[in-house]
Amino acid sequence: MIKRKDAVLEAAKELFGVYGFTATTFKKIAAKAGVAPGLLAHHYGTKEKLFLEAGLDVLRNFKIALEASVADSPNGLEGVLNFCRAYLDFSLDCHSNWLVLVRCSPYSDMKTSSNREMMEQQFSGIHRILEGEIERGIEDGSIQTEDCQATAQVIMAILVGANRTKVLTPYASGTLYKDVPEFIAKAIKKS
Amino acid sequence: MIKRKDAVLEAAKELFGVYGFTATTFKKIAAKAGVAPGLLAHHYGTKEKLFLEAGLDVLRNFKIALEASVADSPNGLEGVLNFCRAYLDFSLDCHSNWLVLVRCSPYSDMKTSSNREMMEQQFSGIHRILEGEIERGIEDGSIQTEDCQATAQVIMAILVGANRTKVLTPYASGTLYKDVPEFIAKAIKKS
Amino acid sequence: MIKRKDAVLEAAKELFGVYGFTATTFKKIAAKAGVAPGLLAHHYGTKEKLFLEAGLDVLRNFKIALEASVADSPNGLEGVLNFCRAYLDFSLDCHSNWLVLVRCSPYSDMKTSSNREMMEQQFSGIHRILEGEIERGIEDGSIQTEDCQATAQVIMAILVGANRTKVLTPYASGTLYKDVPEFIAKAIKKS
Amino acid sequence: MIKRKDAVLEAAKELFGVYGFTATTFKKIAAKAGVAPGLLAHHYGTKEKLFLEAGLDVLRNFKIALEASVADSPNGLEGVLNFCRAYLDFSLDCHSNWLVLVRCSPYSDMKTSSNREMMEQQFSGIHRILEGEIERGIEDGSIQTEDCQATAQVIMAILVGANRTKVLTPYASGTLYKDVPEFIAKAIKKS
DNA sequence: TATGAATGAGTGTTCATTCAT
DNA sequence: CATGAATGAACACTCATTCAT
Repeated sequence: MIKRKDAVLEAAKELFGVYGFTATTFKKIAAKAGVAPGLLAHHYGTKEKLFLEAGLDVLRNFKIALEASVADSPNGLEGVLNFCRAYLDFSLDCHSNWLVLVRCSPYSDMKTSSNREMMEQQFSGIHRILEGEIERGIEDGSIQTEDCQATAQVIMAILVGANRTKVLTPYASGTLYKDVPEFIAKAIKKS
Repeated sequence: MIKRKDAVLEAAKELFGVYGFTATTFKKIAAKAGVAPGLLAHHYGTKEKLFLEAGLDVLRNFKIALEASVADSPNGLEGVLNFCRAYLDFSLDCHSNWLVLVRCSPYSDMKTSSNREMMEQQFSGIHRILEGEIERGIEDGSIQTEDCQATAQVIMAILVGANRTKVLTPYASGTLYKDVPEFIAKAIKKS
Repeated sequence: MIKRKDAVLEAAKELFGVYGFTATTFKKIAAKAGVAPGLLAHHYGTKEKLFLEAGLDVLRNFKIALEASVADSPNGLEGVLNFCRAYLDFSLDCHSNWLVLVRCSPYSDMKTSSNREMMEQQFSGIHRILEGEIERGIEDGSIQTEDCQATAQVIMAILVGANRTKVLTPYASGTLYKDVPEFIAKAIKKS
Repeated sequence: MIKRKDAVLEAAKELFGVYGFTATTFKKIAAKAGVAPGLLAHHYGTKEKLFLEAGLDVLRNFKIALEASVADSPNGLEGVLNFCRAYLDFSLDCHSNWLVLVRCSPYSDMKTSSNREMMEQQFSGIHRILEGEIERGIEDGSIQTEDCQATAQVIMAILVGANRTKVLTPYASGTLYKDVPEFIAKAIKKS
């Protein structure tokens, strides 16, 4: 039925996340999925398309988690902080296959521009969620900032950087993920 | 005497930065350096060692630039902010070959742990510069924070994230590099 | 009933003619015929058998056209010349799928000797039509030649060569197909 | 030195001639040349470039043989007939690797148009040799024909066709190669 | 009869690395 | 120090063919 095709995608997400794009081979994915190598091309065409599919799949779940995080926040400031916590939590969820996005990210390396654009589109959707909460915070008086978009970009940068430190390096402090929202709160909370 | 070997390293830094580790081949480096492929192995052993050498070379210059930035800052807060500006400026300097560090980062992908450790050692040296300025700021009263190390980690995270947004994505705002120090100042300046 | 299987053969004839045996894949044929790939093997067994079927189908029509061409010729010489004209005309008929025979030719490349023999048998049937006309020409005095079989072989060679020049190369003159019968007439007509 | 590279080309010429382009694999060529598969790409780039090189190499020798054949012919008619004999003889010379040209020929299948053009250019050079002899024959009165170019095309067609019959089919008569020049002579000799 | 998911051997090609010169 | 021919394992991808449905 649909088992084999999904098994391939699942194996791909895991391996791409652990080994990165190049070091993950069709053979390894096929072996992990318990499937013949030819099946990958049959269902997904090329390695890059499979990679894109894997990334988009993770990204979809990511977006859902972020949207949920802001949904029932009492005010803008809490919305922003919940967004940040959800972002960081998602990256630690061992079922999320978050690493796929970290290792490749839409940022670099996608050869076909249409694929790159597809990823960027998804990412800017996430960006807008954050901006929405900042705007809300300005209106409800919980946040103080001059430039909403600029603030959103800096906050995203913190999350990206903190996440990389935590997930890819050995020297992240145990409290980093707790410190980040506090730092952000200090910078934007209306005093 | 010094010509051939250095030409190889220079070509390696440029190409690794632009195309990443895997997509950069010995042949391309040799061609760019105007040198036979066999010479790379002769001087640098393996591809990974050459890559490491290229990264360390950039990292050395990076550290020098950061040390200079804090040297004549009037107080800790300014030291921190100058550190941040120097970090971000360095990444824009087209002669710095900064991208080598972004594309590989010491974080991931280095197979040999000794190499990884060598890079991490360098990075933690940079980290300590920042921590030193934060401590100074706490002492001279220009900075308010409870945990010096935690603050340093968050600030580094911001720089890492902002830099990636600027250098690897198409959607960084024009003011991002200016906004970052302001954001940091808001969070740590003693009011 | 007759639809699917015939659609496959039709698609096969066109694609084999245009792209040759190797470059024509089951997938392409199936797509062109609007049919699942599995059906080709189901109806025709292997690719080579399908190819053979396509070739034989074209060859049957070819033979019919040649037989018709000699049927009502007033004498042997005219029979030969009409045979030649019919040969060349058939190759230009866009519905004849003539190219299948050119690209593969029974000559080469057929792995199974039984298949090769089947094609050769058909071809020698065509050969005999020509020989018959030459014999008639010798009897009715319109043709002068010492060796009937030798003459037939040379004439067939001219047709094969002229056809290849016309169909496969860009430099056939516009009058080539007209010149060929004239040339042949000069060589065999009783003066 | 240059041994290995030449061994590859030699092996390629033989195998391409016997098995055709597609059925001849890098592995087979490498094995026949006693060389690692990677060397083919190292020296010749792609399979098609190697194929082209093999074809051009045979073509060069072919042209030399044809030029020699007409060099010391007493008149145009003999020049044409010697050209024909040399053409056919060359195809039987087991060291000429003639089959490369027959199986692929410049005619079809070359993907890159620049390659196709390169082959066609060589072929038209050969064509001109024949035309030159026909013109000579018209001038010296040994040949009678109305259109020199048309005659050249038909004669080339005969050679192409006769050669294919001889080399690729099992049913060429033993005298075919002797009959062809006689047939041509009958058609063009001034009576 | 018809489908299309699945197979797996085979392809051309790449490339870090070696080594005789 | 420097070359570049040579290696051979590895790669993504193709494709005729099979088979459960």
